[in-house]
Amino acid sequence: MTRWPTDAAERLRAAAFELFEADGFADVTAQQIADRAGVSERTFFRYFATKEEVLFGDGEAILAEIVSALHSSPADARPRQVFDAVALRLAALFEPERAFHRTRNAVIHADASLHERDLWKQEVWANVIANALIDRGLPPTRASVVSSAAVTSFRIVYASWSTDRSRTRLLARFSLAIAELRDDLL
Amino acid sequence: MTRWPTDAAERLRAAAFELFEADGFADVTAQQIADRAGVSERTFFRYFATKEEVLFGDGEAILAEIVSALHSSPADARPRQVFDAVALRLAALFEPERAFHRTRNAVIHADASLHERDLWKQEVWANVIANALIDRGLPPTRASVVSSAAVTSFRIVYASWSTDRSRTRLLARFSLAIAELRDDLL
DNA sequence: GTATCAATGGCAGGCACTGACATCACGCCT
DNA sequence: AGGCGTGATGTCAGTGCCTGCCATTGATAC
Repeated sequence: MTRWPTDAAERLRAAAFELFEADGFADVTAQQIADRAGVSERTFFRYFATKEEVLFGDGEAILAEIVSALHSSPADARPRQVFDAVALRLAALFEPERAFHRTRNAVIHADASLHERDLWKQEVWANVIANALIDRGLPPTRASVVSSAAVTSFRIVYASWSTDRSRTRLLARFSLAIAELRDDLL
Repeated sequence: MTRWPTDAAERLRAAAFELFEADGFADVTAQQIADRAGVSERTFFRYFATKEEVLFGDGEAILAEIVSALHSSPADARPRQVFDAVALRLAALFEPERAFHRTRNAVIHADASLHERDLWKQEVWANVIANALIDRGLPPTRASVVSSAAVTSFRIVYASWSTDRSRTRLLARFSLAIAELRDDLL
């Protein structure tokens, strides 16, 4: 019998999700989340550096997945092959959790500051991918442009995937988007 | 002779820029900015809803410029023509103020929350442009993807333009980036 | 001259977040 | 068994961003 109930972080995360979904991110205070999880506000901030962190805490795991996909990409891979490798990993990670992503996406899109943070997260992804392309010989600005375009496309496709009713796979949507993008840039 | 010195907003903006450049956005308090401008903190927040707003206050003017460029684009314009029209306007707006943009870009890139906000601003642009493309018959997701890709490309090109020493024009950089992007997406 | 207005100041307070210190079950060491 | 360090937590005071409310005061209109 331990002194404290275990899983404080997980209880905080669950409490936060419930409250955010019901009242919106901005109208939920850290104190309320802590109360619902049965801990003090101070403890909340020990587990999550900011209130936003509750929603973006899995960012490092996703980033690690991307890095791993990049490492498994050949040293002479063309940009498109690198993107496909990354998209394949992310799709495999997200596809089984569509319901979760729908909720999360709804919460994020209902709040401007969260939306900002979401964009920032994807910029980090884009930078990591750009570095991989630079390693493969692409000039820096060129690598940034193409990586950001690819990640941005993925983000939009992800949003429609998590929102709409069509069963089209994330990966298929991404491939189609890239092809259409090329056409539209002509 | 008015009761108050005029241009409180402008004095606040100037004071803020000086302090941000010297100490960094996060280490400057609203109180310090207000003191330097000779007004109270409360007055600062009457002119700028948030501290960030000082740096992004011109967003509406830029947005108006974009909207105007969109209106002057023919109803049957292809996406690429629309982007070129917008880029032309923005380049004309930015090109003469390169020194200002360099400072501003440095301040923004030195702070994560400002960087987030910057990304958000560009998402607003992308949405406006996407709507114009939807009006011209492009399906919504497709319009979002291509608009976001174009805006993102512009942002990266803008960053290198405001940073490096090359005299290559913003517009030329943008055109090149789009061409390269197409190649790299193959 | 009086009423109104517009720009500002002052103040109290809410919320996010931080640093410092106290508490206390648990488990290890002797 | 008894003492002791450890780790998760609580408490409290404080800073900074931001808001609402009300008072002040020169300028302007009538």
